[in-house]
Amino acid sequence: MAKRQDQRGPVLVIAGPTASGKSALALAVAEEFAGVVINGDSMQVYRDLRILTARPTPEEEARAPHRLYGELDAEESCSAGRWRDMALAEIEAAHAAARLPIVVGGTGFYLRALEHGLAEIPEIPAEVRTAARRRHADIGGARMHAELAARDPQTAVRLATGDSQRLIRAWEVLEATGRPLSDWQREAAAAPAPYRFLRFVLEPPRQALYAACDRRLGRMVEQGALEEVAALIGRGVDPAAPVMKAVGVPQLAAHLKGECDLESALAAAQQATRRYAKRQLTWLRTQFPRDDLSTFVIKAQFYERMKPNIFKIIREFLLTA
RNA sequence: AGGAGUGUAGCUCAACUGGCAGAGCACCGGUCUCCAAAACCGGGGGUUGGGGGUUCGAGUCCCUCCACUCCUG
Repeated sequence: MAKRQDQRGPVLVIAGPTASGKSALALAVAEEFAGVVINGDSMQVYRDLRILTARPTPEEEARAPHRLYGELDAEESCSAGRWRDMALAEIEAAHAAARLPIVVGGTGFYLRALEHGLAEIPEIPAEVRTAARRRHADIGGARMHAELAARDPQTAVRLATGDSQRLIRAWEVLEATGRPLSDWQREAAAAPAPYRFLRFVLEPPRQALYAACDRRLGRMVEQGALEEVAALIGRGVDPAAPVMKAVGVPQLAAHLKGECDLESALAAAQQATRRYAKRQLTWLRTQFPRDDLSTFVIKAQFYERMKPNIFKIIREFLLTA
């Protein structure tokens, strides 16, 4: 294997909706190929909710190197850009150690950011971000949208007035940099990651997936998900922090506050999980190339017997490097 | 067994004295350039329990059968 060309190292991506078995697949691959499992999930990066975010157990983590799991405190805010920087560093470290980086996660936006990059926009100071949020709360989406339209029509035109999150983002970039977000996105072009990607997408049948989601959430509650949420609340974590929006947290918190019984909290959390899984499937369906040999779609939950075929594909991929 | 009542979308229910079968939730599809497990945008759905009758026209009125609920015994 002449290591000719542009030193573009291999990166495996394992994607799939929640409860599709992607972590188990990643672990199996890591054991077989001396890999490093790198978390690509926006909620598993936080330390506090091991059970509720379905993070790998300590036993599983002991079987292969795991990175970016439980990396941040609940008080912190991750972001696509922040995660991307961390992930790129882990990929480099894996390559340097002659290990195969395996990025596994269900956050479509993160995976896209990793491969395609993000526009190079300066970091926005926390005060500006807070001010933008306060402004939105004060004047509402419709007026904020109108004001944005006057100063950054190109961004405003593609945002719905109800899309608070992106309105706030456009606003804060404008305030902090004096330039419209659309300018940045056009001129500070995103740089794709310099790797060869091989992707596996788990895409189980809807009914089976939903059943698995429901079952797993019940198990999470049995294993202490309520206690995790109670601890989070007990710590006094900012209710606006990203972790507080993890599926299941608002629902279980409502029960802990006595607003509903456990049964209906569980049902609500299960439903939120199903909706989330559906959105994930949309991401996965539309963002990866599907007509070439760099993406393999598996229309099932992961199970042991599919390992040999997957390993074979990976082996061939590594040989063609 | 007799009496009363209810059957409309997957679920809960609307539809004035016959006049284009509709909402909420669920479900489905999509968007996504730094909080994304977020924040949004959109969509299809029905032999109105079955059969018969009256009527220009029936979810609605009449007959009949079926299912379920309640009451009496």
